[in-house]
Amino acid sequence: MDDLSHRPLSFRHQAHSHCVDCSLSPICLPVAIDAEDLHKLDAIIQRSRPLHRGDHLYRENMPFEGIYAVRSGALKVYTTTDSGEEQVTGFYLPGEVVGMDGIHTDTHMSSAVALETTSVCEIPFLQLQDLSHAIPSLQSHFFKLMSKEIQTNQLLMLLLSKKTAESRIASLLLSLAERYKRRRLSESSFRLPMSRSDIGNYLGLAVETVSRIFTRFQTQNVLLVEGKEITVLDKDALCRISMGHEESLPPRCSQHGT
Amino acid sequence: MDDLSHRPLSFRHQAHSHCVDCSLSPICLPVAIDAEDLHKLDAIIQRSRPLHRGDHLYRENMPFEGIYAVRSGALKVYTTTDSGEEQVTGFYLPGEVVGMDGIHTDTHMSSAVALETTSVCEIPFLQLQDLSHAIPSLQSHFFKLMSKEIQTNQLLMLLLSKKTAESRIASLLLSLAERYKRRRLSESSFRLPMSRSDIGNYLGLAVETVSRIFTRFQTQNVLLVEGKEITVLDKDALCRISMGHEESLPPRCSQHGT
DNA sequence: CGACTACTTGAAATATTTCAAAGTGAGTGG
DNA sequence: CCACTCACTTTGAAATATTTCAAGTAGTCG
Repeated sequence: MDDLSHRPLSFRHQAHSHCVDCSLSPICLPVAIDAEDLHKLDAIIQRSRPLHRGDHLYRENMPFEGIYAVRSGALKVYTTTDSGEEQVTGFYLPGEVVGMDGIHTDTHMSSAVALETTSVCEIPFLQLQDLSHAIPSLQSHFFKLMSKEIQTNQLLMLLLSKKTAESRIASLLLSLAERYKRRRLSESSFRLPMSRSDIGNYLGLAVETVSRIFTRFQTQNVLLVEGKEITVLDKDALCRISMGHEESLPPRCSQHGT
Repeated sequence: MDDLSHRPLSFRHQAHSHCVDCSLSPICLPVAIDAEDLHKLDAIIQRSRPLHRGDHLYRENMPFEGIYAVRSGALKVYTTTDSGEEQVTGFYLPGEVVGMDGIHTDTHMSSAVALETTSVCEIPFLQLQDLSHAIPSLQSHFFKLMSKEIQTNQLLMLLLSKKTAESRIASLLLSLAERYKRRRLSESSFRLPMSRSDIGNYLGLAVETVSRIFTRFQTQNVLLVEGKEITVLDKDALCRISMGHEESLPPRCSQHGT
């Protein structure tokens, strides 16, 4: 079984890191790709050694080479404003794909940094494009993936433009909970990979405001906050808050676990 | 010359509305497509009669059929929040492509409404996908187009999350000016197709705030405001305001006309 | 243990929203 | 053609949310 000679030469990486074996494949790029085509995708993917906290996956203005699927850990993506400050544009968790904003300029328009020890699969873009050409379902899936990214950003804009600090934070927490759930992890109890200051930056709030709101949620028995460990005590309340008014109709996101 | 018999039957529309003749083609989808392939794209494009102010191009939850390139006029795209309010997610001007957020669900996730008399080219998505498969440069271009949309949204998030009301509005005006310039129209004097309330909704500000800021900009001799007619008197100031502090280093967006 | 960085908390300053009202303008029907 | 209406815009003043400034408290890593 350890005889790798039947595998193409391009398989340079550890035996355990193939898409077929990856627990994330149901939510990652391999979705909607036939088993027989999967090895073609697998073959172009580069697995490199993990990044440590603070290591950059890519930086603004670096040539764009490919997109990255997060395998473990978490990434923070940010741009630098003209005045030199950092502006966080997103957090990426395992199974999510990052770097698609660089496609149209051949240059990364943002930087991606590891928030904790993080490993990624790099998918060189030229090869992905060729492969998409060969496998229509991959082309189609990739269009969808980008479309989803567009929509995610639109939802975020919605979040940012209309809501109060409380609802922004509630929305972020619900989004994270949803993403943990997707990975079959607890949606009610998880660890925030990012700092309060990253959250504030992302949501357009001062750090102090973020901190105060966590405290407030704790006081209201909506959350249990222990540093970065968060336990959602009252998801319904969080939903209500995220949607606008605390006292409003039961929200549609309220089907909390059985 | 009026003999159309040499043309494929699929050319059902007016003779004047072909990509080859369209003044927008240098900034629209036809960019980066060989002349010889252009007619293939042209052949799948549906041109319909113009929408009037208030007409919807598509609505949330309607089946997704294709994307649309704006030919003239202006569109407002919005979603409806759980609590029923409208949230504007973008404005689309001639040469811009709208509807890409619906690709991944086969359903429109937002609604698009005409802000004034507007004509669009519909590009049925299945056919575009097939065509992308046949014309690699189109696939590539479309990836880029989506990537650009992602980045535009990221920039907007940046705008929404960090800045003050003044800088949000300054940024919007600069963005519009840039887009008019791209179409070889005046970048210093133009008509806003949207209402103050749309602007406020889009930028996450109360209508009154928008109105006050227009007045303030006028008082400061940054703008001349006559209802929806805007004249930019001091682009440098607008740039400075959009970037953060009024008193800051000369911004990089300050190369105003010759 | 000490130095750091991240986080929390309070109080004053500020920006924005909300409420209320009045002004403008385009389109309609008398 | 005028008067009327409706929707949009502007303005003011009070209410509110958030930021900023200023300490102070935890953790964490060497």
